[in-house]
Amino acid sequence: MAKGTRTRSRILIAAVETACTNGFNGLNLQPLADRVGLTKSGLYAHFRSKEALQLAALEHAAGLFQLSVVAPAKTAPAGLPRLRGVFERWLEWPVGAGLPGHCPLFAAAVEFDVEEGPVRERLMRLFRDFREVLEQLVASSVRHGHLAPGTVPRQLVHELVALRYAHHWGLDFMREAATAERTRAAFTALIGRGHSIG
Amino acid sequence: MAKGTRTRSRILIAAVETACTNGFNGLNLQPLADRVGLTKSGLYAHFRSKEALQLAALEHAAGLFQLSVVAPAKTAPAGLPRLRGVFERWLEWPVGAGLPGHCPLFAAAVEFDVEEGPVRERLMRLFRDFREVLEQLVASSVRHGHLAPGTVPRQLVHELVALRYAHHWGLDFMREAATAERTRAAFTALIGRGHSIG
DNA sequence: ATTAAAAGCGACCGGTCGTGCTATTATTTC
DNA sequence: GAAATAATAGCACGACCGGTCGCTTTTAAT
Repeated sequence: MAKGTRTRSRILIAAVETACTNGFNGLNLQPLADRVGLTKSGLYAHFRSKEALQLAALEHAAGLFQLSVVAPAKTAPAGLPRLRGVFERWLEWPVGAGLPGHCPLFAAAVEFDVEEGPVRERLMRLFRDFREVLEQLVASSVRHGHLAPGTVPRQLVHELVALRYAHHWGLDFMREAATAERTRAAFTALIGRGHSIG
Repeated sequence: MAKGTRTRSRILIAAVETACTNGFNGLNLQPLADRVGLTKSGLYAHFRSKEALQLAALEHAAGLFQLSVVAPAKTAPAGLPRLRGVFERWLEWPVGAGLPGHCPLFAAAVEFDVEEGPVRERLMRLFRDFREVLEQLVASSVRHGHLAPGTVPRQLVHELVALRYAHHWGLDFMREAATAERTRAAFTALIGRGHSIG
């Protein structure tokens, strides 16, 4: 039982790439099967439903995210440098992970705004977990004296999420190259001011 | 030629409401026809293609947006109060306009990230126009001494867009009621600091 | 080498999609 | 009230959707 796992992996890679451009609801079986050189039913045998495929693809994307955004943070010194590193990699992780198009997770967040189900649930937990990571990085930065004491992590993280969203919008939808520097300028300004409100 | 215009209007209202929950690509003819009490082909006669329907719905949504976000600004005093009013109404305009679900324009921005065509083009122009409005409000606020001199309008507006996006995410996807106060706290902090960078 | 299971193929299901066409009904105009 | 025109219904099309079936080939364990 080795080949099955291998093709399954190939499917998941193609699925995440597809989700980057077409979304998770655009994860249609026929085109995806063509991409990996399978028949629709051959592909379908690996996942017993489209939802299962979406979930598996989401899980795979989450793994990539963890690998290319969170994991490398260990190398940077604790506190603000580490936070900055995570934020920086977060900004460009689709490129860094070799993914085409935009961030699949943000796209999915819009797709599943109203649609209920396990995919939405899983996605929400992913976001919550990453937000937790960010909040702890902020708290650590405060402890190291890199951020103003009295900073409310959740509030600052809310604004970091905001910046990431605007980055997504500016780069992927508006297609303005100047977006990157604006986002970075905003980040610099953000960590430079106090965060006792909230 | 009065009835045709009337039903066309009914269709557009239903279309925008549908787009709020299903997106502009989810603007399918059959369900929409059922909603307004028409046959699919009866509805189709009003718009000669789905794309035309999408465009008309987008235009109608833009009208609603203008009406419930930008237009009421005239009443507030020029400068920061007016900017604050627009931002505030922007935050909750889908509710204010009686629309169900989330902001249709933001949802569309993700749908048409990768999809080319006139709908995307029109949407991008809408965003650009509104950003222009925001930038002029910022510039006006600077002239009135309500914002630090040296503020770069485009930079501040980028951050306002960021806040609106995070607001969308927090309220509609994460479904956290606390989002509103975080967004407002961020706005307050934002206009309280200088914006000479960028 | 034999064999049982895993893996993939091809045809097909009911359903919905957007899009045409032709009739028929309502409405307006003269 | 008749003629002209607008509005809608009815029907059918080809394409695609997710999903199921039985069958054949390939793989891996014995």
